[in-house]
Amino acid sequence: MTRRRVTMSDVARRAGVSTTTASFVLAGRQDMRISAEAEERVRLAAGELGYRPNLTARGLRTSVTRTVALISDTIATTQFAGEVIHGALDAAGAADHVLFIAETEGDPGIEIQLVEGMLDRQVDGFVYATMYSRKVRIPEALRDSRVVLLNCYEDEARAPCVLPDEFNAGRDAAAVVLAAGHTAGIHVIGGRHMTAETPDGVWAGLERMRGVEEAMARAGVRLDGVAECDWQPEDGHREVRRLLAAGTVPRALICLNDRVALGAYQALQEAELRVPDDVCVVSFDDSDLATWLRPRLTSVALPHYGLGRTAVEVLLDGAADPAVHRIAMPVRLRASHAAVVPSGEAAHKAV
Amino acid sequence: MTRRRVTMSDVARRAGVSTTTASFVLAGRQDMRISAEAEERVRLAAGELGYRPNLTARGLRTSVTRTVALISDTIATTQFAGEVIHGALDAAGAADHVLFIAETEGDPGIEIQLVEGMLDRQVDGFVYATMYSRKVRIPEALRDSRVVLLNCYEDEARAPCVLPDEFNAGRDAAAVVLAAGHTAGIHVIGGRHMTAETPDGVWAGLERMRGVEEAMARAGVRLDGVAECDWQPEDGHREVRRLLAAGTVPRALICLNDRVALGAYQALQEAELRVPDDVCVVSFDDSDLATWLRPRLTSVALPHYGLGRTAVEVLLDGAADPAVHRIAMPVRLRASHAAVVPSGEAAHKAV
DNA sequence: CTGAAAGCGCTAACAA
DNA sequence: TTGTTAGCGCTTTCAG
Repeated sequence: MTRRRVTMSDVARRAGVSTTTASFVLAGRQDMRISAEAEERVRLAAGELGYRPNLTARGLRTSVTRTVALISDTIATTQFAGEVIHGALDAAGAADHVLFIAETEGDPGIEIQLVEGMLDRQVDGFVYATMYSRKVRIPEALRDSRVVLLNCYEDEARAPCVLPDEFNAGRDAAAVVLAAGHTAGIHVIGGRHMTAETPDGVWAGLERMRGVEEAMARAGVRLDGVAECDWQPEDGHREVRRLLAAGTVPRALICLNDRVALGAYQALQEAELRVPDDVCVVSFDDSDLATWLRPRLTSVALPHYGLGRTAVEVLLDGAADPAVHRIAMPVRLRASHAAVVPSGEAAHKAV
Repeated sequence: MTRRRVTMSDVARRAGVSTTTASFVLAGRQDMRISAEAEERVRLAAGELGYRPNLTARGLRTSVTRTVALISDTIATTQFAGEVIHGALDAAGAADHVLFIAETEGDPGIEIQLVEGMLDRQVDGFVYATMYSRKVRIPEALRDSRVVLLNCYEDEARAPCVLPDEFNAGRDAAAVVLAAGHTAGIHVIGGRHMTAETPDGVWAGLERMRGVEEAMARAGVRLDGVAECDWQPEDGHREVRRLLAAGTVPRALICLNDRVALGAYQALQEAELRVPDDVCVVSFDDSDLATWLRPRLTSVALPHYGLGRTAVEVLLDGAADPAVHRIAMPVRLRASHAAVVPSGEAAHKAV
């Protein structure tokens, strides 16, 4: 039942040539001249027999396995995961490679084990990924391997890295608010994510805010406030409530992610304020939530697919320079942004 | 810089033994007797040199690679993905295996390519997974391989399969409503998912409803209605609105998933009905949404992690019988279920 | 133009 | 108890 796989010597025998000749034509090499006729016979035999090369054997001989490893802290477990893996898979598939996945769970001991396991299997390269954009150090065990950083970066910049273009995302989010005609009452919820655990903020927050502030400055408009907090729904809810309780009714809210926006929606709803007629809301990430909320949320999308895809492409393209590749974050215009309408004439925006 | 890896013959040489001896002690085999002293020398040498076996070479020789492939239609791209992969990774790691991931995107051509690619790399087994629980046929290319079905099943039952225990989930969801004291006004939103594209419903819907109805029958309580529809937020929204428009105010809603429940929440909110004081809501899946909604949603959890983990365990445990493994779906009791309170005395439930 | 032969690193008969 | 040797399936040098 478990029939033996056909090997190259089966093909050679049937074609009446040596394995050398078979190897050369099947590898499609031109440097050694093979008669058209022999080539034809080999191809035919391979086709008839359904020959497929044993990549383990080839790997042993050449030490290339057409295999790449995606090692992450905990990426596979998050929202982030799906499209990143999808993009990586597409790029790997296009180059006829196959993808190992592994999670370190942030544990250096596990990390080293996993990396060695991959090395034992002679993977051709590594994508080293993190869930949140942040600074990392490439593990020592990877010193002799090709590595591309995904969603993270290293100060020494020893490897190419692929990051979302958060700075321009910030500019674009601000541009949406400005284009809607707002010049006052603009508040940011979430800010740089300066919390007890991350007093200096997080990279995405710092970049997004840099972009927001650049765009505002350029337009000569001032932000009326930046609430620094965690980026969960309850934080958005609390901060908007606090604003409202203080008697401030914002005209536009730039929420640092969709979960924060969900919390903001809830607080606005409790106060019987309407989006977008009373308050304009724009957000970041473009998670599933953004299309589930009513009105649908205008959000600047994290380019998950592009990140995964580009990382593997860079890895496989073999360029050695440690360039940083910034992946554009597209704005998804939906129904939560608009100029504030004088009360009484609230227009009904199509969804 | 790229120093050569140390091989077994390096170890043997340094220990002053043959590679055979080295191989036997490093493989930890007891059947060939090796002197304690030689064994010690080999272990020492291996340790000093930092020897790690080349698994490609071993694979070529033994045709076992300690590698498993997770092939799915589009699992990596969904909510479903994260924890399934995580579970699979943990089980693989515990058995010192490594995990390939691939997506067929539902295309049989791609599927066959991927399977062959894995076969070319001598993977030891396959987890064949689907995003939705459904019937499949194991691809012909896998006929000679160990396969475990994940979240799907085959009529011929040629392989073990791992499925969520949806039937008991249905019973448990109904039990929550019944335990809250409801005996009337109980409506189901989503039903068996009998839509134009799936006129016979989907497996999860059929099983969940079978469980719900069993529990209701056992308690001698009748369902007041089952809305058959798709399972998106807009469907939940529409169906609950329709109910309300017809003058029916439900006392309890069993929503077939959290997205449907989100839509239901929105419709109830528009009608100024409060959860859970006016309407009790329970749901399935326990996605992130369930904790984001206010009040937090009581939901019967899909056991993603357990599915992934069990599938790989079954694959690696080597039991050959095509058993079906049902993974329990735990009820996450939160704040959306309660007995309906006579108006005026609505208690405030803690969240 | 083609073939013989060595060897990638490991395991496992078989012999000593 | 240990070593010699063949060979897994492939690539590639070198000699014809």
